[in-house]
Amino acid sequence: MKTKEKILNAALQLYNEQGIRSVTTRHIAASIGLSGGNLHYHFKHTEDIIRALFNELASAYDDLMLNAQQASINLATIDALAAISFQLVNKYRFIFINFVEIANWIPEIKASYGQLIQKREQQFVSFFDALAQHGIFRDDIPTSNKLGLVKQFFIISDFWLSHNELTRQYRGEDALNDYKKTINLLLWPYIKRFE
Amino acid sequence: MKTKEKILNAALQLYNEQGIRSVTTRHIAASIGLSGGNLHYHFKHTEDIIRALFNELASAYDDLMLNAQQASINLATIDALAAISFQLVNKYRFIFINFVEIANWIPEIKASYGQLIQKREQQFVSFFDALAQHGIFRDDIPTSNKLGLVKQFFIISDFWLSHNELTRQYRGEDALNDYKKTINLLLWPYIKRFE
DNA sequence: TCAAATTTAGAACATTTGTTCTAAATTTAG
DNA sequence: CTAAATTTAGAACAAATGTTCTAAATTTGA
Repeated sequence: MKTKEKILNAALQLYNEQGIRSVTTRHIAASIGLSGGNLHYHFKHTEDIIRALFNELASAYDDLMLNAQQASINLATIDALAAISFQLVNKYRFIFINFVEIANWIPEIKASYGQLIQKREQQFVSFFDALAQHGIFRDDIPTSNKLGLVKQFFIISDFWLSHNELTRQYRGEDALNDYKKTINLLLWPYIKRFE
Repeated sequence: MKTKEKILNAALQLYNEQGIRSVTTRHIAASIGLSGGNLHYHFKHTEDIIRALFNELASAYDDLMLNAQQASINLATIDALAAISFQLVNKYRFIFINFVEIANWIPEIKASYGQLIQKREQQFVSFFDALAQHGIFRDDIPTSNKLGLVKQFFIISDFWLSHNELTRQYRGEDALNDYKKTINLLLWPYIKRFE
C-alpha cells in the first residue's frame, strides 16, 4: 500500500474513533510509524487529508447512485440502497458528525456537497414517481410534498448517525436495522400496498 | 450585566458566528474587553462555558415543554411550538452543529441530552394520542410507528439547521418557514382532516 | 550502474492555546 | 472607614500544533 493511502486510512480511523477535535497530523503519522515531516510531504496541509477523504465519500456516492438507476423499482431496492448508504455514512462517520464545521472550514467540500444533494434530489423524485407508476406509491402526492419528503430523507440519512450517537448508540447490526427502520418509516405512510 | 453573563453572551455569539473550532477563550475575553486571566477566574475551564450555555438551552427546553403541556390540542399549537423550538435551535446553533463532538467532549451534556430526549419522547407520544382523540390524527397508527415518528421529529428538529447550513442556507423568516414546513410535512400524512 | 528524483526522519520554528500566578484595583460588609 | 473578599489585568508557562527545513536514505530510469 502506498504511503498516501496508508495516511488516509489511518486518518479515517483516528478521526472516526477520536473525533477531528483531538486528532492531529502527528497522531496520524505516529499511528502508522511515520514521521510528521513525511506526512506533510504527502499532504502539505491538514485540510488536504480531509478533502481527500471527502472525495472518496463523494465518489462512493456516485457509484451508489449509478447502481440505484439500474435497480428494479420496488421496496426491496429501497432497503438494499439504504443498507449501502448506511455503510457509507458509517465508514465516513466523522464527516457526517462534523459536517457543518468541515464544510465551513473547507469551502470546496460545501460546494461539492451542494452539487451531490442536487443530483440526489432529482433522482429521488424520479424514483418516487416510478414507484407511483408501479402502483406502490400513492399517486396523490403534490410535487412540493414529494420534494419535502426528499429533504426529510436527506436529513435523516445524513444525521441519523449523530442522533444515534447522542441517544441509543446502537452498533453494528442493531444500528443498521434502526437506520433502515427509520428510513422505511418515512416512506410508510406514502405506500399504497405491500407486495 | 454581571461579567459572567457577559462572558456567556460573548461566547455564544462567537461560537455561533465562527464555530467552536476557531474560537478560543482569549477571543471571547477580547471581544468584551476582558483579560484572559479574568475570564479564567470566572470559568476555570473552557468546558465550563459550554456547559453553562448548554444548561441555558436545557432549561429553556424545559420551559417550552411546560408550555406545551398547557396548550390546547390542535395543529396551530404544533405550529406555535415549532416556532419556539426553532428560536431555541437558532439561538444555540453552535451546540446543534457540534452536538456529537461536544457531547463526547463533555459527558455530562451527553447524559443530560439523553434525559431530555426521554422526557420529550413521552410527551410527544401523549400529544399524538391526544390529537387522535380529537379526531385530528389517524387512529390506526401502531405504537412502534408513533415512536418512530417521534424519532424522526427529533432528528429533523435537531439537525434541520445543519442541513440548512449545508444546502440552501435560509436565514431569518425564510429559515423559520422552511423549518416549520419540514416539521409539518412529517405530520401531514398522519393527519385525518384539516380544521 | 549511477545520476536524478522521490521519499523519509527528525530537528527546528513561530504561533497558539489553556491555564496559572501575582499583584494591583475595586467592591463589600461590619 | 477600613479590613476582608472579590475581581481584574497582564505576565508567564508548558504543551501542542501546523508547517518548514535539511540532510540522509531509498527508489527510479536511462
